[in-house]
Amino acid sequence: MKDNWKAPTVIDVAKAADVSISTVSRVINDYKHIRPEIRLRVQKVMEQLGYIPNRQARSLVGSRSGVVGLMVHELGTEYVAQITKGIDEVLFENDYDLMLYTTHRKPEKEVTYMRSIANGLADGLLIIVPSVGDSYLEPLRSADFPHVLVDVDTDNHNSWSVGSTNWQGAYGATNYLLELNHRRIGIITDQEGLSVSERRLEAYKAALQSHGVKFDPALVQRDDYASPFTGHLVEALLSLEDPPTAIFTTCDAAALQVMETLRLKNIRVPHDISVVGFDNIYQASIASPGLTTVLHPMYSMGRTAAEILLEQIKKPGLSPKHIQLETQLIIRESCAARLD
Amino acid sequence: MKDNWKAPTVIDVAKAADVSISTVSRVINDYKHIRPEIRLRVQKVMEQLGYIPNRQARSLVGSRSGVVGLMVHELGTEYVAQITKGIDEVLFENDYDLMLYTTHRKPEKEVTYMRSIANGLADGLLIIVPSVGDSYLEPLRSADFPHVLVDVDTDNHNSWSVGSTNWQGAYGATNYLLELNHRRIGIITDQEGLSVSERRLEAYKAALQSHGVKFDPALVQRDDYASPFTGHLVEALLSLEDPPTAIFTTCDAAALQVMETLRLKNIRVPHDISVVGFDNIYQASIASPGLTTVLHPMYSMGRTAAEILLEQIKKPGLSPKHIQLETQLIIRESCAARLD
DNA sequence: ATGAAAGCGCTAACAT
DNA sequence: ATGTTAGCGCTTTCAT
Repeated sequence: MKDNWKAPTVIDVAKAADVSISTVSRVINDYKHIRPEIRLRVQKVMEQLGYIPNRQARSLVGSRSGVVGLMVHELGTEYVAQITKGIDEVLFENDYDLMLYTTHRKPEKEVTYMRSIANGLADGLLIIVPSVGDSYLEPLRSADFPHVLVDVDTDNHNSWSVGSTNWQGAYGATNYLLELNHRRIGIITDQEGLSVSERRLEAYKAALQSHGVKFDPALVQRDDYASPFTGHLVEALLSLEDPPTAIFTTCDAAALQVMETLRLKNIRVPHDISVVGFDNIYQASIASPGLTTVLHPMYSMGRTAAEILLEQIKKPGLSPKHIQLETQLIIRESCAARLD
Repeated sequence: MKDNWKAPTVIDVAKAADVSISTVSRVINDYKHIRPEIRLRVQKVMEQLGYIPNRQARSLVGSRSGVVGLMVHELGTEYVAQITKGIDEVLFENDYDLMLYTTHRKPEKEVTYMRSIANGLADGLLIIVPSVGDSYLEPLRSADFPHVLVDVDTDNHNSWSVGSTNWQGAYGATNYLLELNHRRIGIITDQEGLSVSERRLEAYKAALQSHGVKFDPALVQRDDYASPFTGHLVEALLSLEDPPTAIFTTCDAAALQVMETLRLKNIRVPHDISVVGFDNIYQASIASPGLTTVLHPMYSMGRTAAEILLEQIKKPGLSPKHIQLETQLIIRESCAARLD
């Protein structure tokens, strides 16, 4: 790469403004005790020269890098996209750049990345990974490196995290179905061990119990929401001797598939069977019938996570908290009352 | 951030391996003329110490930063997600990191970013922006900074770019409709001035002409695909004195909306009206009826763009080319023959 | 309030 | 084939 125009440095600015480079640095970093006239002069010169601080140099000396890392398990879902959007906006507002890292990568690389990040490559790390191992987090924690977990539902972590009221959301959804007189409610949920899914399943059970309905393990089907594929699960549910009259699918993308499967089988929603989802992605609203679902505040979680992270970067040492955002039942047309 | 464990540097490695730091540097950078035993020894020490090269330091001295920038106009669409996925994979395979930059930002910031990027913050830049102004690109070009435009359809640029055969795709789609005996074919397309959309509109006209059908400007509706909202456009089309029997919507997200609008009006697809989309996003396949559309190779474009960029970084000075990937008509159930 | 100088981790001449 | 050294652009003591 030929470089005809060399970017101006602090030295160039210092010369042009007839001050020392330390003064320039102070102006850049908003140091208080500078003669206003000097500050102004330097700023004007920076403007004229088109001076832009070199991020690499800054972070090399151990100051802020102006970069935040984002670790994601998968690109391409609306779920991730919405969270990312929230994050991106906050970062923009605060003049931070985003470094994206996907975990389809090999485990050894993961560790390398964590180290690079904690090493000044970034000032903080946001993590959207359904099941973050503590081994991952350990390096970050022991270095007191600012990081926040997005969309987890547990606060026994020694890390900051933001999530949503999964329990209340799932309880509300199940309850809604129960009040519609459904008694056999199938549930399709994610792999075991994910805090978020476990919480939803618990709430489902609790709601059943509150209505005196006995929990039937046969009504529980597990999917892998990393790549939802619910066809056979619906089959399994339908082929029970006492099949469900409603299916609660704890993920809209999967719920939409469930609706499609039912449609292909000429089973009408909501006439023959009711369906409830979780997330409230855009497609849920334009599906036909509109999918009744639980609003999962993905965008807000993204924003909140970023805000918390920036807060941490500013004042390190705050003790970790888990922040919960509200979920909300969105009623559309995919559910009907069961007639006796 | 307290830092109990300081990351090892070249100096630490040099000491432990009893060589000079230049030797260590040479090992890191795969320099040829090193005694194999020494190389091995150094590598072993790096392993033991958990040494990771500091990116900031590297790029500061003007060597590769190991980072590629990605400039995107909007997050959150499957279109962008698919392209990004392709990019991310190639970058991963080649050990590059991704820096994300969205252009909802203020224009002045845009320039700053371009400068930072071209200044060593990254080794190259990928651009997914439907309408990139030449003024943007000028700084990159004059600095001979590696960059490639993703999904543009014009090669009069002085930049590398990858796109797809929009013309052929749109021609094929229109032709398909014509052979189904449709003569009044509405087209909903993006804002004027976007190379991609213009090409599709041209092809639409060409196909009509090849079948001896006169082009009617009243059948052309413009949307803004940044946030598709087609309801009123469909209305406009339907209220023509001689309304279309088919609608070609050059974007699946918009086409899906068109289908929904028609459904709400109790107009059956494809019985009453045929619909064709463009992109072949996932939702097109599970929609009901399945949306006939033109496959737009988003993922492949992402991959190709990243590959080209890396190529450029490796051997600078290659003269810019425009690379075209194939589109393909995907026939599903949203179209039917018009009966006389 | 401002300047001088050291040094962050690394690479690239320039020796040898 | 390997070592020495000078910076890259910036922040940060330490002086003054």
